[in-house]
Amino acid sequence: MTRYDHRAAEPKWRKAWDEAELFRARIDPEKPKYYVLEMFPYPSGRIHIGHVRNYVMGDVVARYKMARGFNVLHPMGWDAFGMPAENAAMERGIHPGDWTYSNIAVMKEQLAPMGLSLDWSREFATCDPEYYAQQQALFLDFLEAGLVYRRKSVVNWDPVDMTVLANEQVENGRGWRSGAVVERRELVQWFFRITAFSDELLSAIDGLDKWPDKVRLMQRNWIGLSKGLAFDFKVNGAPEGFETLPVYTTRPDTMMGPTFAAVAADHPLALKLAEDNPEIAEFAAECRRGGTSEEALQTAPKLGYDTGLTVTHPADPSMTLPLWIANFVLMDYGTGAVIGCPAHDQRDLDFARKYGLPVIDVFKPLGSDEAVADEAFVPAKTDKVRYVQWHGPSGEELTCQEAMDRTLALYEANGWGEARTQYRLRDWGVSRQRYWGCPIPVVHCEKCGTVPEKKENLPIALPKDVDISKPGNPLDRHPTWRDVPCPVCGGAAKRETDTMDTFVDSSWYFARFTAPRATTPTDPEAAAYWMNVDQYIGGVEHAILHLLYSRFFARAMAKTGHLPDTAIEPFEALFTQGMVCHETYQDAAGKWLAPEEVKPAEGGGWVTLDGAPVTTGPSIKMSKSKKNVVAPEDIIEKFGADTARWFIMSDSPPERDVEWTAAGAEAANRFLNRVWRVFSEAALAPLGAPVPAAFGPGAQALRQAAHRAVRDVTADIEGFAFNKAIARLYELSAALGAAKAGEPGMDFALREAFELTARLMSPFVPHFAEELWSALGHDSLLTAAAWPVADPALLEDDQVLMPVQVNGKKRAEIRVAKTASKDEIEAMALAEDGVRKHLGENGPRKVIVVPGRIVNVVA
RNA sequence: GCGGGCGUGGUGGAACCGGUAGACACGCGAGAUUUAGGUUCUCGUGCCGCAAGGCGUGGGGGUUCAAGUCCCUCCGCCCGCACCA
Repeated sequence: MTRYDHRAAEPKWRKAWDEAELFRARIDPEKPKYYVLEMFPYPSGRIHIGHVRNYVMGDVVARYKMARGFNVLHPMGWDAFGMPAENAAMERGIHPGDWTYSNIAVMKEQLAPMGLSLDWSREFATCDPEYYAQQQALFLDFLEAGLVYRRKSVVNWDPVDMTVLANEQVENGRGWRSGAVVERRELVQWFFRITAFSDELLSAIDGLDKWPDKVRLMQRNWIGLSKGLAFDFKVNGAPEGFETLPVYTTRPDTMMGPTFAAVAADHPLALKLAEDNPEIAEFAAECRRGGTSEEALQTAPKLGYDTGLTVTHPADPSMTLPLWIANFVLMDYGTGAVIGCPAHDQRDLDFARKYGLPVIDVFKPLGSDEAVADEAFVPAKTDKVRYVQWHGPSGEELTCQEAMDRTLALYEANGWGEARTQYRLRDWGVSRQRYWGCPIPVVHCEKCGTVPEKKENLPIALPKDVDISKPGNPLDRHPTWRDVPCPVCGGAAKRETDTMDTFVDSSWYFARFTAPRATTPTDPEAAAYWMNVDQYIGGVEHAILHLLYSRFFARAMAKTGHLPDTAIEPFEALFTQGMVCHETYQDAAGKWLAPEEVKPAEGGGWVTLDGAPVTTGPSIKMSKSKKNVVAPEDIIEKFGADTARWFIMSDSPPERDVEWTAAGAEAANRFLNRVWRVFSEAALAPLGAPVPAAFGPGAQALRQAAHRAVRDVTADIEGFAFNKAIARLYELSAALGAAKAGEPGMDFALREAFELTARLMSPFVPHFAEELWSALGHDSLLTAAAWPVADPALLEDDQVLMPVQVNGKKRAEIRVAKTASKDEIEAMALAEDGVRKHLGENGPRKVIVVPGRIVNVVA
């Protein structure tokens, strides 16, 4: 008996695949193409189990599709710009680029033994000047097409470090390094006009039928189409130029129930009032404290300031409302001003209660006269309610939608306001005041204004000689890089020192993979052949931003001639895998600790290796910043890559989050060894032996088990149910182990079953399967072999086992012919002792027969 | 706060379209093989109960001949919220 030796087998087969160039994707118009892509990693330093899970899933799909005869493109690269490199540079005094490229080298080394079917010839990092040069070219084309513009917008400002902070760098409203209370500050920034595609990005979601419903729903909600009423308040006593206040409401049916109006703290009217009123200025400053994230804004305690001004209702000049400045009003949504109807909006109600404003019920639940107390009454638009305070007759019962429609019509007819369609989606701010990103290729000239860089000057490369040790953007402090001649007039000018959001880098890399060395962003022939991505795989945490930005980019690239019009939805099918989670650990000082830096404490919990106390946090997504990462090396080192691949694909369904535990990795290894041992002890018919005339019952059963495995594993891989596919393969191996030699046809059945086992296992454990294939006597590579097809004659039984229930409880089981009629089944069921016993004297009242499924007798 | 998701034995999970809850695996228990340990093999393993039987899919309620699956409600956890990637 030979043992399976992964240490010898795995490198041997990887070398064979390499030499045969099996994973090198080449355009072949004769073959159907299949582009499978996993979201590329940020090179944080080490590969962790979450990465492995992601790439093995993609690899199973890629290898399966290859076996199905597709010309597969399966590339890999690095999402390499970003903050962590700058943080590492600041902490350790190394250059962000050196840190990044050395991480890439380490991580590539870690991936190599996994046996992934990747076309490494297409590899790139987004921080390669060859890549970001083309990104700069895209930026210039978008600029020319009117898809890029500049305007003021708000950032987190650290007043101590004098620098812009990312939301992640704001902790409880304070800068993570300085500890200073963060302020919101306005800067002029570059924007991509994603809202030019709002309607299209929304309506096209309907066509994404191979995306998960939850992602489509989240994208729809994010884009946030609403139909509402736009109107103007007249502001009484307003400063000049602010006499009318535009407002938008999504609930026009509540127009007769407002008790206040409010504007955002950074609304132009609030800013104007602050000029002459120090109290308002101070209040506005108070509102500006804290981070800019929507979460921070909406969970902040509600603050208001009564301006003393009033506004006049558009439909009823006798109705005036106090005008407040409120921190819960967002300048970014609608017009930055709201009509406050406390009875039917929880935020308005909280605000009204806090400041003693009245509450007017506009409508009440049917059959109730209860007034709103602490909880706003917010029915669905399709709910019928009784309107008591609105433009129609009091007491009328109708749905909110009807009431809104009628109110809108009334306002339009009288010129009090107009119906308006509005999106929640905002334009995409891409300016970052940071070094380690793609430079924005424009120049600011005093004479010519903001001018685009010439394309022949691309890339505008990042300077290597920068000082990262100080907070702030080193590009701003780099005179020889910053101070350049104007591309138009040649006079003295300054380069834009903002770099692009790293989301830009990942919004078109999938297109670049189709022609990674092209001297234009894409190559028309390659893009036409390979796009779209047939299967995209990645974490659900990217369900909104990354995927939406990519959908925008594909449209913008099509508009500027960089992608065919057929590629505006770049991801044909999307699979969102669950996250790999692990507990988090912090020492007494709050420093994050890695799982290998802690050990179990006596009496539960964890301590450091020195025994110091450790705070255990919740189990969350593995991430470098929280250090709760586990590397795959231990398992690979001990058992080989195939065991690691098999283990990580078994048990948990791919879309589900998993709590990482290495318990069970030995079992995966044991399984491979068992298959090998059973194989090496089995007496097989020779390669190419003819089908025998007869099979014994055991041989026939083994053939059935093997062909059913073909059917089921195929369906499970197609459906991303890898855990189930693996369970089916365990069952097949049990059937193999149970086979008894000596029966007619058994040697043939064994060979057939082992050949099918090798082929079905190959996407999961490619080295092992290749070794088995070779030991079965094949000269060719299994990886290049075709996927098996099940013999339909071996799939079906002519009998079926049916449970018989009495009053919903199982009391017996009957074996019936597949072709049995309902009457025959019923008669058999009622003849069962176990059924009669539970029937009582009156006999059955009713018998439900679902052929092939179940019989339920109602006593 | 808002949007989305998840919850099944000691554990990971299975259950197609409302039709036998717990496939497959881990763990555990018993036995066999082995000088011993490991490996390997056999059997058992949702809970209560000697048994008959009863109870069981986060809690509560509902629809149905039949509910893990559909509806209502509550609880817990996770993801996202536009400058983390």
